[in-house]
Amino acid sequence: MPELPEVETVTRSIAPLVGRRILGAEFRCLRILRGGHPDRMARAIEGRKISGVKRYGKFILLALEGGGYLLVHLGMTGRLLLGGAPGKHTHAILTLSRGVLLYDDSRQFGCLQYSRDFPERVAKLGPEPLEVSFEDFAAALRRRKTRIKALLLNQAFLRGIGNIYADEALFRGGIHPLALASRIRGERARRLYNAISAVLTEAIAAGGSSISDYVDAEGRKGFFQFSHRVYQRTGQPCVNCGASIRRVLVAQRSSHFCPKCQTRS
DNA sequence: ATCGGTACCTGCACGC
DNA sequence: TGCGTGCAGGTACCGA
Repeated sequence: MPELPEVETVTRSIAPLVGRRILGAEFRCLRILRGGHPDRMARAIEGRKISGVKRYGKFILLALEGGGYLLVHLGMTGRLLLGGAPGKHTHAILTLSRGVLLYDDSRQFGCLQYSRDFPERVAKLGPEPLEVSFEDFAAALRRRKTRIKALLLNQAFLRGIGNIYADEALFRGGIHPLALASRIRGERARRLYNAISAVLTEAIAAGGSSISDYVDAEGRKGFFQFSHRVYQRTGQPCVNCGASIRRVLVAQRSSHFCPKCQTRS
């Protein structure tokens, strides 16, 4: 489900958690703790007040008063829900001084992690796509030999772009997903940079894309899926030229593009 | 140091 | 109805 716009939407929807205290924590699934011990993790966060909620790429970081962080990654199907009844795939239940926070994740690709210091996994991410300068972006492109689609998915390059927004940004920028990153320069680099900003900004304003079951912490769906121009539109006409949208695998991920509007060089 | 491929999990849509 | 297949917003890890 969740790329930068969806995680941003979820993060905003749990902003009211700031100031509340974690009274109890129950972890039901070992896999999503990534080797962490459920009881030790519960003890580390119980009794602590949440002092901040912030997004870094696709991660959500809950800062705890007195130091320490609860790191959340939603993987493909993770959800943070304020209230509601625990279900079949509810893996964590945080009882708060007001309300309850559930972590739900059918595919279990997400994770919850406690960290005493600022987490290494977050520190090594690339810059935010909406904050990076064009000069830094263009310089980083030039250094990479890989295909642009694979690079956009690489969180060490930019943090937060996933399969939907990579495809949508490449379409708007007129760049083929198999184009070599190092060969995207000048005006093409500028177009891609602007396309990334526009797509992410519009998607955040729309509350993200709800493809199957994504909702924010209040259960609200996003509606940017209605604005997708190529993602999962294989065989449908391009909104610009009418050509049939094609699908190709890049780095093992489906990539949707217009064969006429998007060029390799 | 960078890569591409694979594994990890569940659920759904599809064709037979 | 059921079964097999392929696909799905994610990252981590492996060997080349």
